[in-house]
Amino acid sequence: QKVVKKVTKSLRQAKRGTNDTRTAASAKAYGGAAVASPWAVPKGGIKKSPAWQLVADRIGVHPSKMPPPEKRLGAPIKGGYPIKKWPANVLVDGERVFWLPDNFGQGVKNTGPGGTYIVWVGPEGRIHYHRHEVERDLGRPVTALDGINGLFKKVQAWVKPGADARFLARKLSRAERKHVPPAEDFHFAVVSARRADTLDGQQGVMLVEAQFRSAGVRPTWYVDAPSLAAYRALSLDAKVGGKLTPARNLALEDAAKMGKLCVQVSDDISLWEYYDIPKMENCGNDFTQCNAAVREADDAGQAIAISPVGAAQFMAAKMRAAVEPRPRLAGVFP
DNA sequence: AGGCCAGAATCGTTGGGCAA
DNA sequence: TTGCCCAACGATTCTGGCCT
Repeated sequence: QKVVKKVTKSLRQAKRGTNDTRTAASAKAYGGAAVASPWAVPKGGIKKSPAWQLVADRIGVHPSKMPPPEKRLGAPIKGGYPIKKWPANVLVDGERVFWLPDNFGQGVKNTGPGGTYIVWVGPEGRIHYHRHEVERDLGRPVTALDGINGLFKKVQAWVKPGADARFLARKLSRAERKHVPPAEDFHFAVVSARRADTLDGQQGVMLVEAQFRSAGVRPTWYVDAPSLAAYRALSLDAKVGGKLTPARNLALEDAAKMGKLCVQVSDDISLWEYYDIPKMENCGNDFTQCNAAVREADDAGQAIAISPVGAAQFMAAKMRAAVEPRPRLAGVFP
């Protein structure tokens, strides 16, 4: 839970940074200028500047342990203005808003009075202070599809490559491991409705898609008919599923036709995580025990971030390795 | 002590407005 | 036009009092 919160927070934080309020006195102490150009190196050097501090904070490292700019999430992903040519007062950010196109970079700039400001660096090196300016530069409105590669990077920072394999090796018995189905044995279905129309809704949808794609699979989106075009515009593999229950049934039928295991997931999951905790009996409506156990596991480093594919493989292996009567349905705690 | 709740405080986002 | 701040608002987190 803690980590999930961290993830959502970091998603939301992608554009945070402007509200570093300072008193007039500290502004004077810092340098005093009302405005600072992107090229003006702040007094005391860039490494002592508020922007440097903010970027380090956002990455979660000590300011002296700053990763190189090209390794930070704000760096242009493909094409874009070379980081070497970025203005001296604009640092590559450790975050990236979810709609930022690959050839844009996200930076943190020191303001004259000693604050910080999030800016976006266009492919020609132009500095933008607002989303609509990015859109003008781009010549069209952005969607969450523009930021999908940035989202991949973010997901991969949480679920490291090979995480699933290590997880299955560690947490399944030898007998159970024999029953781990390959990814293509699953039919992954996401039941969703009316989430692709607004930029806000798109964020969650694309995060779920990114989790799957990072694991090398593409889920099928079962959506409401009026939204079909909007989901497809996000490059999602979408079909009309109708209301919740018909959509769930359709997904089951589709999976059965293909002879695959059906996996259904919600459309707003930020992270799949396995907590290694003792089996709980009679939790009933009182979740205190469970929450305490989860906290303990988290603190002990026994909270394992995995992909939805890894989660499905784990459950399938557990079910198939069980003695008769074997379970036919498994799920994760939401 | 720990849980729960509500109100307070803080955080995060957005876009307008204004000064240089 | 560029650079900066801020109001406004919704969301989240904190806090303190009350209850078990």
